[in-house]
Amino acid sequence: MFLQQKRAFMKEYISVLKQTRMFAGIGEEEISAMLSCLGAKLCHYKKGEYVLRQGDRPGAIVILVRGSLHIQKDDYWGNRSILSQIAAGEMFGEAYAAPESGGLRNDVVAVEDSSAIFFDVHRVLTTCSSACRFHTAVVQNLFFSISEKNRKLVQKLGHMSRRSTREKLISYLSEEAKKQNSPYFSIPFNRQQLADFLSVDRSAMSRELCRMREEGLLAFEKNRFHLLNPQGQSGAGNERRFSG
Amino acid sequence: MFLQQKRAFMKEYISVLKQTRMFAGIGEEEISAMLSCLGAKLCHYKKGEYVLRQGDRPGAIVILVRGSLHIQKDDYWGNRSILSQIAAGEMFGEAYAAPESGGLRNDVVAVEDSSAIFFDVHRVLTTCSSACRFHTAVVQNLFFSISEKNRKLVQKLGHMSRRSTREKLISYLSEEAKKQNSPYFSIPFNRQQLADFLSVDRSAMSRELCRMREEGLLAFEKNRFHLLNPQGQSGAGNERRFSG
DNA sequence: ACATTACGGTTGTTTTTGCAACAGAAAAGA
DNA sequence: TCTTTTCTGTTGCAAAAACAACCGTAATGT
Repeated sequence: MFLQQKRAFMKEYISVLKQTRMFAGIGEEEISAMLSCLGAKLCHYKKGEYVLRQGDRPGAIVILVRGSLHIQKDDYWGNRSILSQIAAGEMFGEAYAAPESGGLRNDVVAVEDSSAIFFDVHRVLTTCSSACRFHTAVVQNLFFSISEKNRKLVQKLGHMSRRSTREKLISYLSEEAKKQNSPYFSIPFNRQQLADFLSVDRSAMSRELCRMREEGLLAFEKNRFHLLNPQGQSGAGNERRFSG
Repeated sequence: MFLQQKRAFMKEYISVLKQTRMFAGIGEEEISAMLSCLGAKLCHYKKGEYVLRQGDRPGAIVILVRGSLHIQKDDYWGNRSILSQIAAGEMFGEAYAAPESGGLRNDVVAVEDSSAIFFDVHRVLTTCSSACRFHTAVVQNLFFSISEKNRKLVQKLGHMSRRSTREKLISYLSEEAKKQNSPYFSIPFNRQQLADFLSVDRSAMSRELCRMREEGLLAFEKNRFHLLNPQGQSGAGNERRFSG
């Protein structure tokens, strides 16, 4: 009865699960049927409550289905910093799935009243016989999801490991041009967001961008950029690349 | 015959595979038996040859079994930078396993004559009926391996996203203290390596470390560090924390 | 239409960093 | 033991970045 109740409660959130990368391509019916197979447990948290603490070994992949969380960290002298915000539909904890990971190094705290579903790592990764046909799909999705995250992290690290603001900008903008397959592209940030993303000061970045424009390296307007060939085979760099 | 030959050639490298995280806990016999199930293909490269090019979608997880590779990237203006070196026994390509990953954003080049085994992503992630009992273990290993990578990336990013050298040091050293569960710990880097890891100049970092020592924040000798409580409840900071 | 806010650029000042070169101590090698 | 190399700290200087404050314009709201 208790179990039935829990499953019944979880039904409330299956529509959220359906939207996640982990359950991409799987219908609500199937998700519902898989929950027990994946060892799903629904937990509720009041605002301010700890979802996970430093040192915990949840052994679980967690999807937030209601509310929002902060992943935060305190340094040795007690200065707290918020590493990221988790919104409903997002996954966390998967980086600490490995038994050798040695426990969480962050705290996870509910910013508002929240609910999360914990999936047992072992049961997720050990595909059961044939009871749930979609288990394999979940494993694939999960793998793709985490590898996707990985890719983004490596890329960002590539930008951030550059010494100067200019080099960071070049690294980021080159990447973006490649991704959009054109020297003319738009970015998903405004100036402040881009500065935050690259961990530099906005005004210093703005100064550097303008310097690069003066040198004929690129042109931009708002969030649209144009990388130029500075050898300047055409004009001497005085032509207007954007005219409003 | 050709297939048999290929498998026979692969046998040469099974001892290498056995050492990898992907095949941890699996015997050479089993690995050998699984190769076809995982769609393994052995490829050889001459020094300087491209293993993968920007834009490729290998759809494979690759393990280097002989030689070494460079993962490198050229920016829009053609400046090349080497992102990492791959040694025998290491895995790559797994971050581009997802179909939506949009193709490799780097080049992979053989630094010396090399051999790599390609495992088909789809066949790895789709566990076959019961033909190979260890398939599930491989999937788990793979997942743990990538999640471990992920964890390290996030941590490093946490350090690197700090604005000043001091903050980077504080972030890194705090982390290390937590990991070793003591304010007194050693780090796996010498000064130059630490500077490279944090992407800062060695001499500037050295200067900052000494400044922090003067301020009573920490003590160190060689690669051993001691984080101190700067409120200074004991001495005024003049006591020798290390005495040779 | 007007006030308010968000955004991007500009500028001056201070601080930090990178760079380069050097020096002493420790480690490694002959 | 003596030499050579590696590692770390030090310093001066030039370049770069952070910081803070301000401005004009565009977007938004009333």
